[in-house]
Amino acid sequence: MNNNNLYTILQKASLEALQQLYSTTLESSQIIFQSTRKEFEGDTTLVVFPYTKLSKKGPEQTAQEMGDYLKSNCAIVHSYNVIKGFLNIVIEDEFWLSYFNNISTHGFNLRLAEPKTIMVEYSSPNTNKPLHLGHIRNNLLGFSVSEILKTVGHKVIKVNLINDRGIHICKSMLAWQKWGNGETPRSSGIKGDHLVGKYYVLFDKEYKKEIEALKAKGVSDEDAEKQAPLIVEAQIMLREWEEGNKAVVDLWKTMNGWVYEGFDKTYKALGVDFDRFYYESETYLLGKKIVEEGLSKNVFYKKEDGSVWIDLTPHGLDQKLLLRKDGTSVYMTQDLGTALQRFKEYTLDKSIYVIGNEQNYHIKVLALILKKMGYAWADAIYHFAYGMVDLPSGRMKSREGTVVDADDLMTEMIDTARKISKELGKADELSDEDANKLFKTLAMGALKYFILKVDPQKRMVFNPEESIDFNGNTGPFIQYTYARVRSLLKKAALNDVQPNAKEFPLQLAKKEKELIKLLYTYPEIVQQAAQLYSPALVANYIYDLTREYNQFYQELPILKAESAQLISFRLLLSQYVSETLKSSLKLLGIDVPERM
RNA sequence: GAUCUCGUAGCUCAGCUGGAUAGAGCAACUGCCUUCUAAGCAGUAGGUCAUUGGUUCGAAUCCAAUCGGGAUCACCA
Repeated sequence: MNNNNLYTILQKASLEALQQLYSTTLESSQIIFQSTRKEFEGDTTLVVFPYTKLSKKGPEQTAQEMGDYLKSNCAIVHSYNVIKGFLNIVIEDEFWLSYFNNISTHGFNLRLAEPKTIMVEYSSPNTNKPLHLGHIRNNLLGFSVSEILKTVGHKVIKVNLINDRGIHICKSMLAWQKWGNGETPRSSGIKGDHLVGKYYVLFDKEYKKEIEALKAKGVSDEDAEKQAPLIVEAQIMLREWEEGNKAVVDLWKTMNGWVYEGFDKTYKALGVDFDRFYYESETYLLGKKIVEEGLSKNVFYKKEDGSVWIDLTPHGLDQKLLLRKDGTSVYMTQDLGTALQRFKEYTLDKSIYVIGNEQNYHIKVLALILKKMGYAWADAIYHFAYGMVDLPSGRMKSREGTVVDADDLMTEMIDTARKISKELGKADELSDEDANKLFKTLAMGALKYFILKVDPQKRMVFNPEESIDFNGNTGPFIQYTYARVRSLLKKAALNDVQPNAKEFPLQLAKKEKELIKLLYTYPEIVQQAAQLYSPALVANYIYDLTREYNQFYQELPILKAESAQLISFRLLLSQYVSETLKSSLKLLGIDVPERM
């Protein structure tokens, strides 16, 4: 950060100490401070075990000597204590107060030195069924990571790659054509994406029947799956689509239109947005061109039946299909095309794919193929692989009807928020409009926090039986804390009491200091979250800050503190906490209520 | 079969670039609203950090093996 950073100052002084006391020179990276455990006195701790070899003395004595040196030679060190090999350092209150004062004049500096241009692809739905809880995790992570990257100064382009073509899309189209009787979202009152999803499920059901019928006639499992009339028809439809058959293309446009209308509503409810949409129907041809190019460069090869492959066995991987024998494109073909498209349009330092870790292999192969094709930008591709959302019984399975639908879940969350708020009498004085807005804010806060507080890389479990909590380590707990501060500040303003940055207490109470220390680490946390692509780090920080503030609120009087000076100081501290809560929650896409 | 991943309290998760007696929340039990919003605060109870070995002054954290869960390796996406 800068020379005034606490750790930079302490590192420098510690290096001096080692030099003066033991005539040894170390790198500053070898001096690492950690936070002092709660049960000991101190603001930061230096573990001196690594230096005992240099001092040729025991850990206690080494710590003692270094503590002495720091106390007499480093102005911000107030005192120290030694427990075994741990040197606990107490920093002067003046340091914290001067930092506190700095917030009012300069605010928080979250920006990194080198801004980059970063594309974040997330959401990326198929247009054959509605979004479910897995997509929610994807959308929230993609959105939040984008916001975090933006806030540290990067230029971020949020993109959504719509998988709008392929055999799976033809399945729902075919089923609608056969059994739909012209049903539309308008005629049925069913949301567009759900309506199309209904026919996708219907296809699967009828297809299964056909397979069973064939098997009953003695056809093998494998052959039955290939010979069932429905799948054959779907394949014909896919070929017709790629050939541009007008009737098929018209139907495709109509049904996709319904899906987009539905998705728009879901995205709006989730509060996510995009700067640019890519459609695979527009990029798969580019993918086919890459395949041709790869053939001419001899990176790919053609089998006798006409299908195109790449041999990745020298890299410890398998052979991979790039084009079917009938010339239609597969998943990989499309992804090659969209990757190229992006780098044609933008100069990117990084291209992040927010995609589940079940596709680790696929993305690895994708990047490798592009690299072998000689595209230098292949190295800029980063797979942000997140874990699946499981049910207590295991994986969500659409065929078994265990999928948690995104729209349903959000509706249920809002109902829960309404119920709890009414029980607590929180909505009594609100207009219907304000109350509904509050329920939505709380519901989405609960849902988003629940998802984002978990380390993205890990799989997580969602239990539909127990709805998401509103107490404890939850979104509403944090929102409540925010609302309580806002209420304090409003009350103060009514009594003409102002938060004041001019006058400070001479000595900080423990809880006051803990809060300032937490505020001090905020920029560091956000930057780390940007580096590691981890909204969970921000969420965990928010929780710590909230808990600490609630303890402060409970232990110390604010509006009834003993002096006017103390009142305005604690009010200002409260205000900074609330501002930090608001802006950090924004990084998670969570809104705050002014009262609740 | 091969590769990758995970295993921390009854449940859901932190902690993992090695450091002090492993932390929260939920669930259970006990206190605190004539005082700034009790969606809060304080407390009790709950652990062989899957197991075994190794590296180290020091391992939940790093390495190896084993056991157990999950994923991937499709002319599906």
